[in-house]
Amino acid sequence: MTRRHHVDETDLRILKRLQLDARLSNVRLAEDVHLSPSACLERVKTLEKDGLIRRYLADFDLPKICSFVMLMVEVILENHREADFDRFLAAIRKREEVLECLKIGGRIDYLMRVICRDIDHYNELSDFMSRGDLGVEKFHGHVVLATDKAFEGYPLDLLIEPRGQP
Amino acid sequence: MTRRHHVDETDLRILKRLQLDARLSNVRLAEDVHLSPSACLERVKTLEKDGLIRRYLADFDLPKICSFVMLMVEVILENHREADFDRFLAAIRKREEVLECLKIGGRIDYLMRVICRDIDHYNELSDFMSRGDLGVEKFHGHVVLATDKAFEGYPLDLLIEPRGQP
DNA sequence: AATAAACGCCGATGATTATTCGGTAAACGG
DNA sequence: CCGTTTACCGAATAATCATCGGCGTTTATT
Repeated sequence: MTRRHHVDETDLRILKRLQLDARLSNVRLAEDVHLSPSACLERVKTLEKDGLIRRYLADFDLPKICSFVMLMVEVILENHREADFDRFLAAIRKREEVLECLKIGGRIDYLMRVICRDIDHYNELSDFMSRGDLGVEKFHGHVVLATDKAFEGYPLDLLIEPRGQP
Repeated sequence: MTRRHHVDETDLRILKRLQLDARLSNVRLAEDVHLSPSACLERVKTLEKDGLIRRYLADFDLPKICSFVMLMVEVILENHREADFDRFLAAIRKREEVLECLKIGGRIDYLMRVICRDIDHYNELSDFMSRGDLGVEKFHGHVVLATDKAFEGYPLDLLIEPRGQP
């Protein structure tokens, strides 16, 4: 099982705060979670070392930086042996256009988020997907027309708070 | 159009670097992009002010923090008038379980990433989706079994580099 | 119950960093 | 050609980081 690290109330406050602003200075973070800077820093480092905090990343408004086309691509493989999944994933991991790849339960196998410069670029990726050695039976790309709600962090309160009745 | 800010080579280096590690100190960032700390800081602040950098967020290994169920939910609305979209979006924006909502081209209208504590919790959200006043014709949730490739930043080089032939 | 070990915290410290402030040089525009 | 803008640098100060020893509480052990 995962979860060797027990997340207490203070850890949770730290996580929630860093999820809102990862560049917060340790001093202000410490204030917000009611700890001394040294104690706070120690906790953050532990959270990082134990891998609960994986990394800190900058969130871009990509349309302001460059033009692109984003797609959600459903993938169905020809066969479902372990080797078939591995082969597909190994290939997909090398393509930077594939931002993420989710294994899905249901009639499709994978759902991928893909980003390309333009339709020509996607067409090229599309050809790649069709190559026989990938084991893809069929795939279907949905163009993302708009992001009507963007990811802004996990609702930790909602996920954790109601933990059993004492 | 968006893009009033012209992103030059140096800006691009800054963005790429911050995308890898948002908590990088300004001094080290300046070294990496071959600028003085003051010049570098000024550029970063401009990038933030112009909104190219939206925010800095901590990336969690959520399974190490709590248990949950993630789903991708396809949504089809009954009608496609502007008011129908607005009504639906207003409702789902209030639900913290909906991490993001993408407007999709094709036979479905929206694709939502949803996170719940457990199946009971999703069942409850499911009931919410079925309420008549949301205008949802039908929806279909796919459980996310695994994240085989996780988002780790945009491939800026791939998106920007080949900009026209001089 | 007593002791020991471990834990988490605090506050003080020197080292590091952030941020501001002139000042300079190149690019731009009339 | 000259004033304006832009982007940069380097130095100085204010703020922060990050380490350390020490303290009190909890936990485990005997």
